[in-house]
Amino acid sequence: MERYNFKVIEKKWQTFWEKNQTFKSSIKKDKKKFYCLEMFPYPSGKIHMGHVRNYTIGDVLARYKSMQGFNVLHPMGWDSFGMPAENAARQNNLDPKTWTEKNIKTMKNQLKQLGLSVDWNREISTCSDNYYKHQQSFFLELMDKGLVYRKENYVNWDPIDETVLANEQVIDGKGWRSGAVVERKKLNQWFFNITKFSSDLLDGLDKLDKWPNKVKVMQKNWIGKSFGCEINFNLKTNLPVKEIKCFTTRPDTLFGFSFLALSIDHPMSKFFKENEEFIKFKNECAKTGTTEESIANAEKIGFKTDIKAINPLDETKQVPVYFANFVLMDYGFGAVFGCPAHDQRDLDFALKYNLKVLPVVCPPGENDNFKIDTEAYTGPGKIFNSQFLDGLNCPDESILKTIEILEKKKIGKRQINFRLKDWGVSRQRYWGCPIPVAYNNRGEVIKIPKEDLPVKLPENINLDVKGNPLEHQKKWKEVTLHGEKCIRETDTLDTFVDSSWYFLRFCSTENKDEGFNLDDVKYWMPVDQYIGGVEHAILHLLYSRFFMRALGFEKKDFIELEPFEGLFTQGMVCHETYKDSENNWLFPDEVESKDGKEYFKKNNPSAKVKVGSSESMSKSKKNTIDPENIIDNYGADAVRFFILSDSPPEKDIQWSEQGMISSYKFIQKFWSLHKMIINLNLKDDTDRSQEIDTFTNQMIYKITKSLENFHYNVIIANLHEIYNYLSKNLKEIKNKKNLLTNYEKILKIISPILPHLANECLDELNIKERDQWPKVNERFLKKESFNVVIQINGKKRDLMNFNKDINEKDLLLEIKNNVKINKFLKDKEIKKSIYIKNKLINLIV
RNA sequence: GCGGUCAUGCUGAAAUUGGUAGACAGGCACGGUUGAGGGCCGUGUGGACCUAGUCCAUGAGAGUUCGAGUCUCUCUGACCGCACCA
Repeated sequence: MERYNFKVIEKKWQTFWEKNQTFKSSIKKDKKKFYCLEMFPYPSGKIHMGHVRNYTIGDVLARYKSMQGFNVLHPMGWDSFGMPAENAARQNNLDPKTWTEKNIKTMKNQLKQLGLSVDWNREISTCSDNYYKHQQSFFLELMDKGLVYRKENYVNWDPIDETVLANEQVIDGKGWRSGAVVERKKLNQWFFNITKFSSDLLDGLDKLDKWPNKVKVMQKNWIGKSFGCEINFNLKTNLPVKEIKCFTTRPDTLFGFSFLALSIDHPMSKFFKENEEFIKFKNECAKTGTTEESIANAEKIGFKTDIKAINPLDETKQVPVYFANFVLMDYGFGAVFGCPAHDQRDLDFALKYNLKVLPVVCPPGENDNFKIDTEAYTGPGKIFNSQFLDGLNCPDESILKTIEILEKKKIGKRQINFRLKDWGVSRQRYWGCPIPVAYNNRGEVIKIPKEDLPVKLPENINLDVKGNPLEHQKKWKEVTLHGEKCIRETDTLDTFVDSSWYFLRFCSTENKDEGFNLDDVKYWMPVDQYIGGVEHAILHLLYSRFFMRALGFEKKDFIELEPFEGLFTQGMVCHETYKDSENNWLFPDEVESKDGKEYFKKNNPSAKVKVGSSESMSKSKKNTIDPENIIDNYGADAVRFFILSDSPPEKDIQWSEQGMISSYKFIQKFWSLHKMIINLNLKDDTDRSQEIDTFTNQMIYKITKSLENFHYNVIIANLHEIYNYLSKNLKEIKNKKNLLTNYEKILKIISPILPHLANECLDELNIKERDQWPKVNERFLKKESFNVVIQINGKKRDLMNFNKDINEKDLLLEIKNNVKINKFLKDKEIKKSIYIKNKLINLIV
């Protein structure tokens, strides 16, 4: 039997697609479009299994939609700016550009070997000046709209990478790349005013009904809307400041006010900067670890000032003002009013410093003697101990009523606060998009004129310097603008800016003058299905949503502001981990096992290997499988088949050599079956049985449905069923024409998953129209008889075959003749029967 | 601490969305083919018992229903996200 030579056949079809420009996309106004996009890769060197999974999922969808008659846009590009290139270049003494371009070449080749239906004519790379010149132009546009600003700010400083990190890039107090403990530093930074759209970004989530709920919840929490009010507290002090503003969600507990706490960075702190005790306190605060968790769990400590704050609702009451380590400067006003009875954090603080704890919310079932011990009460109740607020229902009535009173007295006003902070986009790095501004000798910001764009990165520069290498480019920095000598901005843009609009660029890659043209994006956008890892749930996806709003801001004629209509987040690819006796990680191919129980180092049966838990593939744990080797050994179709099998795409998948081999075997088995089918010596005009038509149409129905819901693992099971059915029933099939008609449809429905194999088989059948999705013929789905479940008191007792739509009376008569059922019925009276046509009858006795 | 998701054989998982639980695969066992191994083919594989059959089984417990893996509540456990957010 001839083996399936995947090396020859896969190459053949990949060449065919390329030659015929099969996946080239263009606007066709008469056709419905489908924009299928997978998160573009960072060109780190080689593709990994995560890419294989991501792009296979997307490719199956793109091929299916295209066969369904959609005009599909399925592009690919490279997120090619960023620190790894700079680090690698420094290590190997070469140019980041060279390194990056080499990686892109390798990875593009690898992706092509997967047989992806990508329109490579639209390939983009964010580090190319063809791309980033438009980004610079957008930056200036946003500046004109007042959505970009510069301010001095505390930043997360990564001492190893010597760069600023966004909050999101700080994980457990450490830099996401370097792992170094992050420090605080004050720097002049460029910001995007994302908070201008806080409310809109939040509201927009409701419309995204094709997004996973998980992602929407994460974004919602990240934006962090809370309703409350700001309150002015008058101070009793000799200092020149007589008033402090606080934000609170619980103004109704104002009578329980027993201290006011300020952030150590609060403007008030300038009056204490000479105070030795205060300096000591500040140092004490700095000692608690920097990880989020240790900060959150750190003991609450405070520095008592001699300032007093006056309760705005009862001016006879004064409380002390503290600086405290738990107050954040960048939320609210950097000041909180403390009500220990109804906030656990305030209570901890009050107990430590012996402050008054006065309950003002009385829980249901308690009376005026209600006291707080060591647990704050945050539940509902009635307001008491609060003069004119007494008796209000808490929280619904009390909060609104109190705000009303505060507003009337002009002490405060209702306010909505967001947790979201503006997006700091400055990076002190070389390998990024230059920010298109300069400074004159008075330090004023001068925009680079549009006609001078792009501001190109200098190439082949010395990277072996401390800090930002661009700082050392004296010649590059000098520029004359409006007749004045200026110095260029040396900060580059966060790479998340690059990926915030690339999906727009894909619509108009030919346009040299603008980032996109409106007609193109009006046709292609929004992305119908976006597919990628859940790790981008907040950053990239939120920034992209912001960028659309920023671009459309103050524009009359723009497109729908949500960039991604559908979102799918796929799971990770996992593998067991291995360690030798010295606890060094080992690659899977350094390990072998005879019995699957005990593992040894390869060719060294005395060196035992410890098998660890299965974890997401990562270089550091060496539990990686190189896709290139796998494709080389088993072929692209087998890899596609395996990566989709077993686990649903949204869940983690376990890599297994065993599973990979059996996928490979499936391809081989299918090929032998194919050869048998085409060589069958049968007549065309005899014995046409409808059984195979029914089977085929059921499969078309099932697979179409599963494709719509990303139930790709179920489709793989269906493919097994198809093979099993055909190989078992081939002998009984007598009519060749009928067989081939059905077989052709089967090949078409498997082609999104196994494109090379299916196309080759179809080609051998001499079928030239291979890109039409077969329609379900309802006629063959209609069954003449059904197996009806017979239940007695809700328990299944038998299955009986009845004609379609048999009425209940006739059915009951038939049941009476069933010995098995009669045994249960005996002489009992049937009290009630529930009959679901063609499905089930339940008899209650 | 707050928020979310999930829990089904030895394993990965199906289940037409309230109607036959365990599709399909992996693993394992036995048999066949083979000089042997691998490969290939076949059979079996949730548990218990009085084994032609019956009963019990979807983390635990309750509830709604003629009927619950699926809906509701309580609990337990696992995973993920956020984390002093006033």
